Amino acid sequence: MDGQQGDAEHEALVADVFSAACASRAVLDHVTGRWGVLALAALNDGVFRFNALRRRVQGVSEKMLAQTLQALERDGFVHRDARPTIPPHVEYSLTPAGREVARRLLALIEVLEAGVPEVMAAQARYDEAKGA
Amino acid sequence: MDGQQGDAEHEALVADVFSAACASRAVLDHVTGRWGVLALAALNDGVFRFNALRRRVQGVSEKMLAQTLQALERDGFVHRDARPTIPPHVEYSLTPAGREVARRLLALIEVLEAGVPEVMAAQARYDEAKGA
DNA sequence: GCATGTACTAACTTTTAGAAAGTACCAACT
DNA sequence: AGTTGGTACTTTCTAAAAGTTAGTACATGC
Repeated sequence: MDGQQGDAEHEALVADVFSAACASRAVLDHVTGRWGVLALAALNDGVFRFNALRRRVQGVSEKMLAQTLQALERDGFVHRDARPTIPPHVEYSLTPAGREVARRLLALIEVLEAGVPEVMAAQARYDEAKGA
Repeated sequence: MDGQQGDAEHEALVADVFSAACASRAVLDHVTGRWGVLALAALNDGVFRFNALRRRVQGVSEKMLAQTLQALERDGFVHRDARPTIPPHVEYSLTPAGREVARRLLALIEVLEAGVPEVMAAQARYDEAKGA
């Protein structure tokens, strides 16, 4: 009883993130990857064009944003609407599945943002204990 | 009205993950990092020793697990209880803050695991459209 | 008395992320 | 008429992160 007591919740699942080879692991990596989280969170606020999204998600490079969006589009979380005009006009938005995921992500982000002061305090305590 | 419509939810927040320099960005990286997610999710099921956790989170290296746990402990999400015995006996568990975060993480993981078949289908569609 | 297990750390290699420049095309300004 | 700027990327190169392997300091079981 000192290890896992919540196995009842796991045995019903076909997909298991804890096994390295499972497809869900790759999906989790895309969604919770450094830029995946922020792209999905940003897109939850509406439809964005590539460079608008890049301005919103501060610090992301063009390469990583393109790569991230491609992975999320392939997974079916993001919809890419490209008008074949010149100059190119591309609009990114969430699919229903993407919206579902983004909701959970935002719930997480909210508790993390609210908890920042506590985290900073914990870090100070940790560093002091180590440094002393 | 084609951009952000949800600003009312943002303006009340002191911390903002979308700004690159914000401390919340670092916390988000620890929590949603490849191994951070899995470590927190695993620890939600109970108390684990280092190698037990390593067996649970398949694919993680000793180095990365140690590094991840240190970051999460510093942020105040994980509690490390080391008994000064030989051989060493160290128990890892979630703090109240960590439990709060793990709950949101598990909610996310559940929808992702449930959505794996849909994602696989979306990927197949995407690859066929590109390959053709 | 030698392998095994504990919880790591350190050195080294491979993979990935990031920075900068290139691409193709047109519109507007000079 | 030529330069600049803007769009959405891709490509190349380098810096940073992750992964691999070996080592530490003991103790217990065989």
